[in-house]
Amino acid sequence: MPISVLLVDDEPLVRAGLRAILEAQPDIEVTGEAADGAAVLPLVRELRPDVVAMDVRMPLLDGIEATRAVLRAVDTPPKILVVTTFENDAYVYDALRAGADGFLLKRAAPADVVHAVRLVASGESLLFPAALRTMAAARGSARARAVLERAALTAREEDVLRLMARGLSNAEIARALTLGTETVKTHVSALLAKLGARDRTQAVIAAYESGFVVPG
Amino acid sequence: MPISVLLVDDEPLVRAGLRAILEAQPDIEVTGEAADGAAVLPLVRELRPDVVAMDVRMPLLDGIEATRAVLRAVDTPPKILVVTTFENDAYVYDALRAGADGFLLKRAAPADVVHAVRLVASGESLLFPAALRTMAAARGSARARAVLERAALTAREEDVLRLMARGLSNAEIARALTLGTETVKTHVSALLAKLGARDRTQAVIAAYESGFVVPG
DNA sequence: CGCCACCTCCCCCGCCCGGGGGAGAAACCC
DNA sequence: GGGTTTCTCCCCCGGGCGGGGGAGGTGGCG
Repeated sequence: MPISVLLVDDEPLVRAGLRAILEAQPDIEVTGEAADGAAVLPLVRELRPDVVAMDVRMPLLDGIEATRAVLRAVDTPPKILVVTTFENDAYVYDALRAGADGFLLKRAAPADVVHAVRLVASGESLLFPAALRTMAAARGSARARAVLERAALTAREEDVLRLMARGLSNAEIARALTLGTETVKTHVSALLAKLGARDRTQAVIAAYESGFVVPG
Repeated sequence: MPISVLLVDDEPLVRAGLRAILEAQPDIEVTGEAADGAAVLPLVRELRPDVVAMDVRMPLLDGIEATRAVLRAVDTPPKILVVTTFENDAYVYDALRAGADGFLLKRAAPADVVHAVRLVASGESLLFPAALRTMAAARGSARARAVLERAALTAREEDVLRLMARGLSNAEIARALTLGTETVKTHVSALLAKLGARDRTQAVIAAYESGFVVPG
């Protein structure tokens, strides 16, 4: 069974480009298109796609709200791959926070697009954003580090991530930094959102994969 | 304030050796000694040491039971560093399971002994066994890998660790391996005990630090 | 043949974790 | 001065996680 994909973007050109790239793959099938966020939910219900490739900035309903709507309303929701133009688009992190499974830059190479779709379809994306994996794979740890800079962690968040990556619990981090546990939780939540991680384990993986912490 | 250490070993020779090594450090102070496990709890109550260096195999009460007793009976327990002769002493894992903070080989170099004491005293040990860190630091990833072989993971446990180190939850691992979630939990528990990890985050860190998984 | 390690699944239970809110204080920048 | 960001702490709440048991079925090894 091929991977069925629904394309959502207000620019026909982008839709055509994605369609061309994806349809060239024998195991991927584009089953529908939408030009704005409001059309997504009905189409998802009708077509039951495996993956939705969704633009963030769109008329009527943006990608974040559309993601939220789909995840809230559908029982077995499709994987959602957020598509964006800008590398450090703040909306992307909102989308990941809303439940999206990965994100993809519009300027990405065709092979990366295909790879990202297969990744989220396999459920593997649950890891953390595919783009982060891709970046980490392309390291040049200068580039890898750029991933985290892109995530724009605050100084305090970096402190917390560093300790988290050494295996400390929230309470232990609080003791180490002489903070309240609630404060640590706040920083941890911010970290998870920025890194696109679901839990602290994924955040630690991101820290290693991006070169933020180095083994040994 | 120097780090106060209580030495527990049935062999006077070992105690003397540890004392010589540790007392040579300006920031470490040996405040007491015990020759068997039964004497540990009273001494801990009296001396309130920062660290207990404890042999596993001892008369009257072994290191595992002594560890349990101290952790159960004392409000702010000392850090417990398990000392052992054999590299793959099964009792060590029982001790870690019982709540010990790290372990140390008797044949370790003096510098490593000092390092281990400082590590557990700083609370850093909460990570996973200091020996694992030391080994990983000394990598030669052939040696690093040997750490995990020493942990003697079963084939299934390696499967689980590999997926855990990619950020999957227990339920997702179960789906990926077509297992029940309860089964996965069993394997995860075994992994944590063998690696001396407290939770899956520490297990993933151990996987990276030992070279079991490699970034990129 | 019996023993043992491994794999599989089940129960109960307490706790930490992470989500979703809100809120005050300080520093910064325009 | 007003707005923004950051850092700090608080509440409630559900769910995943990990500990502690038990148990059956398999295969290898002596």
